[in-house]
Amino acid sequence: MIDNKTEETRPVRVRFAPSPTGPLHIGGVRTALYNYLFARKNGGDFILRIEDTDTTRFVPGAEQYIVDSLKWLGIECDEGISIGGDSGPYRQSERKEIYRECVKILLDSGRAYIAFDTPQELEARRAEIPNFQYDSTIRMSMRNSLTMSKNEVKRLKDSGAQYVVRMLIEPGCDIIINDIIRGEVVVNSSVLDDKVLYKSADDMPTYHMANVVDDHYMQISHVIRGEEWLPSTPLHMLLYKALGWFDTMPKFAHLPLLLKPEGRGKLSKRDGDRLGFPVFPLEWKDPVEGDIWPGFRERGYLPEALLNFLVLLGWNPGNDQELMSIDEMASLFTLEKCGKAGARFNYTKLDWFNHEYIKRKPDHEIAALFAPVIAQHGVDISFERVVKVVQMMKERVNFITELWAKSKFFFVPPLKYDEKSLKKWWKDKAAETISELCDFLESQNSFDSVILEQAVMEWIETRGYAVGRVVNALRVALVGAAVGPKLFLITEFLGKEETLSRVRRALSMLS
RNA sequence: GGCGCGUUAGUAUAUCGGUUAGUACUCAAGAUUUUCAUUCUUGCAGGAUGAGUUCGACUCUCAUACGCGCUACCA
Repeated sequence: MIDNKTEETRPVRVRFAPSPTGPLHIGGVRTALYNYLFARKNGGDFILRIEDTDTTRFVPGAEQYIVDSLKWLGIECDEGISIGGDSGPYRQSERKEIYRECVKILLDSGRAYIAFDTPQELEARRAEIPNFQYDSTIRMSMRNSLTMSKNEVKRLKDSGAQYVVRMLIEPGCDIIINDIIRGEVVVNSSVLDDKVLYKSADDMPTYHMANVVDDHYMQISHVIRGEEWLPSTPLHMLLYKALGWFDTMPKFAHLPLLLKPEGRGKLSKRDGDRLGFPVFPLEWKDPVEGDIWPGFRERGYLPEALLNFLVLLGWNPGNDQELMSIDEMASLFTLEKCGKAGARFNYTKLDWFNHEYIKRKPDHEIAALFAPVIAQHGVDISFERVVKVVQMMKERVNFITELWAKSKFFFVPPLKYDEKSLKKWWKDKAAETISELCDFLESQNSFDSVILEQAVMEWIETRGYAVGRVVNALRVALVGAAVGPKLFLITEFLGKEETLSRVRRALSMLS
């Protein structure tokens, strides 16, 4: 029996170790966030390592995408790819010598062995034996260094035959994982198979090998990763033991999975497609297929809102506080408060967070994000004017991307008028009234919202008109629909000339 | 099939054996806003099931059900 029930006293060092096989999944973002927060909370280091041991699944651009995503989100690394550090290299494909050495140690000590079985042979055995597993019960009937003579093994290797190195797992041993989140998990080594650790074909280790070796040499103190790794943790523990590193093995914390917003199963990129929502932080263009996957950033989500929403999926500060900055998260975060159950990715709640963050964000910062969009639509306008629009509109939108559609009337006159609004407010004597109002507006010198409002209200009163009728008819004429902020803020922004021009145009088009 | 993990309202969660089971989102109603949105108030709605331990269980134990993950020369 082995277990890892020891106190961790080393300095905190954690890592996020994605594979560059595509865009960074939102679940990966949460894992990165938790690692980052844990490091910040404990004054430790957060390391970004790239696990590119599977050469067949490498996708160009994926690594840069990961770096860009973390940067956009504000998750800063202390060490790793594109930053450097004392424990590099941080790309597994550049650490081959280290793995080779460790494989040799395992081989020499008899904790691992060489196997020549081809994929086809394994396939055949799987077909003939139900529940086939390459383990103690069948390894002696396979083509490996346990069943062949030394000379035969040497001959095969020298002749260039491809092989793999497998971990030799002793059956009948209880392995107890003391997981920070899940407590004690017991697995018997008899259910484990002799996992492949190294492939001669590409001179690369598999994930399990590289992962353990790197975590050791990078002095990782806590491995915080997704629940899908829980079943292979016993193997990892056995590896630490076989390499003589058991005493400094990191502590484990397995996070619950992120589930689909509806239905069953974990969140996949297909769900985003199906439900029309992004599952990736940034827009991603598949370099092979050419498909374009939407990103949260391009959809108008704020990184701080996304992070705030994400941190609460599987963790909570222990009270009712929901809105918190990344600094607050870092000071509040503990692995002990992480949940065990998978959490559904609920877009409605995310949208609410985004709305809250937009409301809180300073006008000029939103304006900086909005200004390029306005320019794209061919409108030339000063930054101060954009700030003014943002001030009036920001609490009325959930996304930055909604800003243009909901406030373009500030920049371009309405091309058409909303049917419903017309039906409700542009009826009876509306045209006649607005025509009179138009003359009155023309006589006004100041379009300051307070002054003009007062003047117009007095005008309405002396004429004995219904306030709503007049104000809303004017709104429809200026905006094109019965929506938008306070009317006199609009007339102030538009100014006398533009206001009159729009009123006249409405009069001519709607009479 | 085997092994493991999980299960509080529609969703995210609080509760470390004693509560009228709290909060937020969603939804509904009302108020405010002479538009729309915002905002405010109120409301709807929950411990998977069955045993056991206990004076007392959402909380501990076991079983069942359901869900999920892993079971590759992928991570």
